[in-house]
Order: sequence, then structure tokens, then C-alpha cells
Amino acid sequence: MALEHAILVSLLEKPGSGYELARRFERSIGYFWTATHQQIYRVLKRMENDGWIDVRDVPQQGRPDKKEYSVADLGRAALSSWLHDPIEPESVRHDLAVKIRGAAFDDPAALIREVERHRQAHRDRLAHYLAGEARDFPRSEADATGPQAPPDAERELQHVVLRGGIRYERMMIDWLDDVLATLARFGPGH
Amino acid sequence: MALEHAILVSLLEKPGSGYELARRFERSIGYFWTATHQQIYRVLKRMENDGWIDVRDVPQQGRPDKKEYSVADLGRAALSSWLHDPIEPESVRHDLAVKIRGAAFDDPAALIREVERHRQAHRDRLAHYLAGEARDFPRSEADATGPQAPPDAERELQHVVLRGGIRYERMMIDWLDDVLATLARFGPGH
DNA sequence: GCTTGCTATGCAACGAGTTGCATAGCAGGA
DNA sequence: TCCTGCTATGCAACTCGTTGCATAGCAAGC
Repeated sequence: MALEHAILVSLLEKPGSGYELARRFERSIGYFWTATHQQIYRVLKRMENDGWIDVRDVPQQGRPDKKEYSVADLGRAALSSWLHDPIEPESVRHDLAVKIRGAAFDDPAALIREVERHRQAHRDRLAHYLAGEARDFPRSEADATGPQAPPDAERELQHVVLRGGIRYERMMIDWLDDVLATLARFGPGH
Repeated sequence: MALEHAILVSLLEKPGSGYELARRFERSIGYFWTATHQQIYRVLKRMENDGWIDVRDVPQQGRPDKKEYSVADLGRAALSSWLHDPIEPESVRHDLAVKIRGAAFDDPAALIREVERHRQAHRDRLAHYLAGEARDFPRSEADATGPQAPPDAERELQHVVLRGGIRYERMMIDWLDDVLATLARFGPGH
């Protein structure tokens, strides 16, 4: 279970409300860990009860007040403990692969539009990542020729995770091209 | 929810018992959809009640009897309906990425061994996939120069999914190399 | 005879994730 | 004035997934 830890990391990067966290889980964090607002609110409450995070009521103008959460010492300790915990299996849930193998018992050609849709979604996400990289990491230190800036762990680690997302999207697009070429070999009715 | 559909696909490829399905979920199917035996038994029971699958008691010698499941017409129809259902979000759960971003607030260097362990696991899995490909798909039709064999949807779709696994593992290994190079820039205590 | 290990099936309890719904403040436009 | 839409938080019910445990047949080895 790591939603708690994903929230801790996000709050360490920047304190925020449940609503703001939910929006982050639609953007940066959400690219490698999904969560809905109900899940987030529920877990925030538990984390608060456990003393992992502190709350602060923040009155706002022109919109409802919010509760801003930040990481307490206990939360930092919990994160550290989790980071040092070696166990780490990888569970995969790839519907599309199930569909592709299942298509052999149905109409393979009928999957083409579906796969094309996924491919487009990955192209969109790749473009989004690349735009974010150009905006937030204009030139990495590897390109720098002058005196080195001191390494900033938070930035560099965010960047390497983003590069992972970029690699993933490129891999998926290439693979879906392969899938489309394979599906094209089966006409309707095959 | 697609565990039911993954089971249907697996049973269409070859009928089998809950135990055999659990083993398949440790091998081929399990590479893109994980499930434990408890989950599988529970879902099999429900699918049987819903008339999606048929059971047959198979007495065995030298080992306990088993129940062999096979797909019924209703199950085939349910799979077909799911295959034609366009909606298909992609949910990701990538603990390691959370850990990498979290390492900025702890000791980045402490993650190196963990990342190396993951990298080794991916190398092992890649080797396993490549061996399976060499065994089950000795030369693809793209290499064939003589008269083409008739396309076999089941085999070719299994192969393209396996190629996806191979691409994925290669991508992960490359990315983890990138992660290791990044982590190496932060000594202990940074 | 006892233990270990593999095949084979299953229950019970709990925790995580999903879906539907509800409330409420405030802004902007028809 | 009413409706839409965004911010902001939350409950309830349900399903899915995980963990620990239990049972049982049989084989092989000590």
C-alpha cells in the first residue's frame, strides 16, 4: 500500500488541501499513481488521526475555505521507513493486452479502432510530458558547459521520473504500431 | 474489472482447473494481469453460477482430483461484449517512481541497491521472455521467404503481446540505468 | 513413522478501490 | 432569478484484492 506514501511525497513537495491533491493526482503524481478524491479524503483523515500530517484551516475569498495539510515528523519518519523497506513487487494490470489476446476468439479487426484510440491517448500524453519537460527543465546539467550548479535532488529526481514517463509513452506508441500492423493482417471474419 | 475476462481468455486458449489458472497467472497471463489463487477460485465460482463457464470433475492418479473449467456460450458472449466495449482507461501503480521522488526528502543514495534489485528483476524477466519467444515463435512470418503459412490469429496475437512485454522490460532496464546514474550524483548525506 | 513438498480447493477477515450521491459557497451568464 | 460550473469536502454501499489460515491426497526421502 503506497497511497499514503504518495500523498506524503506530494505534501513534502508542497503542502495543500485534499482538493489540490486530487488535482495533482490527475497531473504529475497521477501519471504513476492514480487516486480519486474520495480515496484521498479518507486517507488524509486517517493520516491526520495517526499524527502523520498537520492541518490548518485556510479561509479563502471568492471560494470555499480549505484545509491545508502538511507533513508532520511522524509522517516523515513513516516515509523514511517505507523508503528503506526493500520489498517491492510489481503488479501489472493491462486490460489492453487481455483484449488483444482475447480478440483471437472474436473479431481481431474490430479492435483496430480501440487500439488507435489508445495510441492517440499515448501520443497526447507524450506531447504533454515533453511540453512539461521543456517548461520545467529547460536545460539539464548534462548540457551545461559552464560551472556546475549544485545538484538539486528534488528537481533532478522529479526529472528522472518524468523521463521514465516519456520513455514509457514512446515504448507504448511503438508497441501499439506493432499491434496495429499485426491486427491489419486479419480481415473481418478471420 | 477484467479478471473475469482474463480468465475467459485463458480458458479459451486451454481449459483448466483453478490451480492451473493460478500457475498461468504466474507465467504468461500473469505478466500483464496478476491474480492469486484465492481470487481465482472465488471468481470461478461466481462465473460458474452465472453460467459463463462449465465444470467437469476430472479424477487423477497420484494427485488430488481437479475441476476442469471450460468456457460456455454465455461466457463467450460476455467476452465478446467486453471486447466491443470501447471504454478503457489506464490505471498505473508504480511504487518505485513514488520512492524515487520521495528519496529527495531522505537519502537518495540509500535507494541505489533497491533500484539495482529491480533492474536485475527486469533483466531476468527479459531473458525469460526472450527464451520463451525463441521457443514458441522460432521464426516469425516476417522472416519467412517461402510461401506464407495461413495467419494464425491466436499465435500471432500471443506473440505481439509477448513483444510488448519485451519492449517493456527493455524500456525499464534503460530507465533504471538512467535512475542509477542520477542517484549516483548524490552522495550519502546530500 | 515423520517430515517435507507439491497438487488442489477453499473460508474468513480485512484493507483498498470504485461508484453514486449529497452538501455548500460563490461566480458568471441567460 | 435560475442554471451552470468550479471549488471544496464528505458519506454509504459495494466490489476487488490481499493475507492468513485450513484441509486433504499423495510421493519421496530420512
